[in-house]
Amino acid sequence: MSPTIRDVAQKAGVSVATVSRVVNDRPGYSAETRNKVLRVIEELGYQPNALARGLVSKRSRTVGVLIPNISSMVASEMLKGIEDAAHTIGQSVIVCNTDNNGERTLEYLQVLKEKQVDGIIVVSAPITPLYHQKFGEMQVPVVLVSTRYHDGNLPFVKVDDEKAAYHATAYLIKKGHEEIGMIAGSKDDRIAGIPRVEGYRKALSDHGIPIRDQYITYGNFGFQSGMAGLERLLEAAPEITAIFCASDEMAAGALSLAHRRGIEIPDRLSLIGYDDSQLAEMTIPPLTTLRQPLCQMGQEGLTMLMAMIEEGKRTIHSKILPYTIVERETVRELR
Amino acid sequence: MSPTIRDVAQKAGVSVATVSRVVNDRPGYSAETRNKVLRVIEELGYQPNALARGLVSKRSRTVGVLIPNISSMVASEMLKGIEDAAHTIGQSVIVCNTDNNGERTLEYLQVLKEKQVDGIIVVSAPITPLYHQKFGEMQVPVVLVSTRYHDGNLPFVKVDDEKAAYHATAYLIKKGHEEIGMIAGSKDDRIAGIPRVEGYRKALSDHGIPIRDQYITYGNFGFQSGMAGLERLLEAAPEITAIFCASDEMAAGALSLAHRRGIEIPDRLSLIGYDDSQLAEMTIPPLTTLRQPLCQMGQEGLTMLMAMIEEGKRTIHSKILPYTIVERETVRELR
DNA sequence: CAGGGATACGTAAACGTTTACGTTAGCAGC
DNA sequence: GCTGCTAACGTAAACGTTTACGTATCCCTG
Repeated sequence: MSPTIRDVAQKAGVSVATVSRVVNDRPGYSAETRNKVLRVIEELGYQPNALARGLVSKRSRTVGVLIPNISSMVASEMLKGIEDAAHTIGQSVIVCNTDNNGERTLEYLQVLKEKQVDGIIVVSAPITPLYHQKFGEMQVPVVLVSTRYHDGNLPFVKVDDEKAAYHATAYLIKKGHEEIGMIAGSKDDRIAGIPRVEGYRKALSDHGIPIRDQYITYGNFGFQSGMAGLERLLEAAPEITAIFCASDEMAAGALSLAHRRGIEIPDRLSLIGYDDSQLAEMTIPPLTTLRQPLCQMGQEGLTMLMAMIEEGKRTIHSKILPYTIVERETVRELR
Repeated sequence: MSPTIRDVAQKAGVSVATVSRVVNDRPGYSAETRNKVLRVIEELGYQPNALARGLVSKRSRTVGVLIPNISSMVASEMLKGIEDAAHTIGQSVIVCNTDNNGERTLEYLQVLKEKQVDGIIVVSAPITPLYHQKFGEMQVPVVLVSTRYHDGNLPFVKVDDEKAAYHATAYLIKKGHEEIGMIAGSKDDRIAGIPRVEGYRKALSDHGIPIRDQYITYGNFGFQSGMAGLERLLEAAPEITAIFCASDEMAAGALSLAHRRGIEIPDRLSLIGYDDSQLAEMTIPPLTTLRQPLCQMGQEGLTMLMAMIEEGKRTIHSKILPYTIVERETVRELR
């Protein structure tokens, strides 16, 4: 068996309280005993038992992260940011791949409660009232990353999707495009779906460009749906000269289909993506895209969570992070 | 405060032992009391405290996963497999992004020990003797996924890299190629580097094709290094008609550079990748590649770990999983 | 009807910490 | 020399479980 605090105390000739004090460096011992205890700890290779610690201190030094798909390029980047920030302040993270499954999410919530996590971060998944209620019952701080909850207040960190989408299509307009299509995300996604087409619409109308319904098509943010989206757009509106894609993956799909159809990018068709995931620099040609600071979003999320935990607050100010456009080679200037 | 087992016991008019028995359904109570207890649990919304449970049962129902980079496409796929298998048997997973940093890895090992994890999986990272020693001291089951330890025995699950690489280049040969280059991984990587070039070499010599050093170049499995690799190969051996890339990402890099240089794939140059990560179907053209069952590797890894935990064994038989070649569009048949 | 063996519980110790509280010794101040 | 204060500890309760052990009841058997 591993040595316990009692073993250390006995061997050092002090009480367990004293050992605890030096381990947590809390005052109440002389330099001499401190050294003695430290030496014994070294000798025995003593490591405190986090379960026992957590039991009495009511702090497990662990947070839970709910995430729809760990292996998604964009989600995993945020997870990385969370993990990184967590590590630097000595917290561990339990990952929960919800698969966008409500039942599974509820199971995870239960597990996280039982494991006494100090807080929960949910990444890029829609929040239902049921979850919200559970959060309340659990009495545990929650922060949302790349998502938000409209019917109540849960602190979140994200970029302003509508503004970002506005900016992306305005960029296309500035480059001289007027026949601008959009391959949007899910039609009923209130986070990354609707706001982005809203931004697109507003940019067009602000610049006096008519909005045509047949210029917009919907996908599910995935590669295949990007291919299908371009296919539909080509059919419905061949006059389009540029497309705003609501995700890099869909843009990559569009790129693939364009290649298959012999459509040259950016010469005949310009494309701008969204996210700036790893994929963006790997496409042919490299994808111009609207960058979300994914990793940073994760870090900020964890930082906010810790602030809530330390201050014992049920909420905290949300954070809107800045986006940028990274220009690569898929949009061409129309003269 | 959340209700404890004592609250339940009191309200149900039984002892804590009985409540514990019904919660863990262990024999020793009548159907009647069982119902009464269950009802009270429901009423109070009682959830057992996993810390207290773990403290006495010596099982935290949590495993740790050490992984060099969570956001890597191939690693995250394996992580997903692990998480999935873990969830189905009620284990949680703590992720540790080591960044391939030795010091950081050691820190994580310490944390995992303190958190009393039931086991550890290390994914796709080289194992040093120091780690091996730590594992021994920690007295905790360990399994390796997509890596192995040559100087001692730690159970692992992976594909046979050398055989797979052999197969991939033999595939190229079967397609009529003879001038076959390789963009390899790191020169000093004993897991995914050296074996794959060994397989490549053996395939060539088995088929009576001379091995030329200038046909092999080394990268780091990343996109950029794939570009650079092809650039060097083009310079050193322009007569090459096919290339075996030790990762999909490097293949994608090669694809990009080829496009930039006006080299048509697969018409003038065939390419085969390794991994079959998400990327493979997103390239232009879609990448023919050697598929590793990444997700399954993670699942098997966790299953093996649990077997060790349950049987209290320090080791177990390793597993070699089958690969397959998935044919897409980057290899052309030479007549 | 004595004896034995289930069955259905309850009691209390144990897990490894933290921490409130008590105790002792030393010393300053008067 | 007494009071009071502080530093440096030690004692023991508490955290929420599991589980070994004890006990009372009931029933069966001969």
